[in-house]
Amino acid sequence: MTPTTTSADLNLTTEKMEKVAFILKTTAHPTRIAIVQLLANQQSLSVTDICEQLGSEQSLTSHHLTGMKLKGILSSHREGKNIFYSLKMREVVDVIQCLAGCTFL
Amino acid sequence: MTPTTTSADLNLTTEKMEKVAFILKTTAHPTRIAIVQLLANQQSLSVTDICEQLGSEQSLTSHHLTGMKLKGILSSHREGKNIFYSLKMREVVDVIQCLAGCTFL
DNA sequence: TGCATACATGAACAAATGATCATACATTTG
DNA sequence: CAAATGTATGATCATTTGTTCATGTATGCA
Repeated sequence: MTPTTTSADLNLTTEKMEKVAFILKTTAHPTRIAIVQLLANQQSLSVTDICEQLGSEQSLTSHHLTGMKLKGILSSHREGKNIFYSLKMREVVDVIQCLAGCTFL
Repeated sequence: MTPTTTSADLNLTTEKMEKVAFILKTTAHPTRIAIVQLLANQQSLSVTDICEQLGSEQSLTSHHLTGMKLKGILSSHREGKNIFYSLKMREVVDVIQCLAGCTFL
């Protein structure tokens, strides 16, 4: 027989919990969520593009971007003077989507 | 025609991004993920239960619990000497599930 | 009423994160 | 090669978060 509950059982090892926490922490910031949002819709964007679309400062934005890349959420490649970032771990989109759907937020 | 992409478009207001970030931040800790995990499977547990199952200290655990309650993720009720916590925002289970499913983690 | 159990709370400190600024590095163009 | 553009980096400081410890409060029971 099939289960009737909405959410399946959750049984993670300590290591997995740490990794999940790590990703959540990396995502948990308004600017970084905004970045994921942009890249969810646009395949790849240069740092300048991102700064313009978010109205955010170059340096701070760069810090966020390199951090997210370091942690495996984004990837990047250079094209001339520009560096284009794109979403590597697309699952974070679903994570955000999931909470964004909450009516009470 | 139906979309062929896996993840739908993501367009959140600044306020919503802040709220999502807030919840992610509140969830992003191994112990707190462990607590959510327990409560995803057990409806409600006393602080003592949780401490025993996690092998965590009373005071620290209590801090985590009251924090998560304050931020709307958990709820609690007293029953005699015990205080039972349960999951209020079940969406966080899906959030964790979502990342836990990543093969690369 | 007094003691034991179950939790919460607050102070104090350590560690992690976020922001800002100045500057360095890479690439293209003149 | 010099200047301009695009991006990264490192130092510094402020803020937030995590942890510990001591103590407080509520409930039940002898």
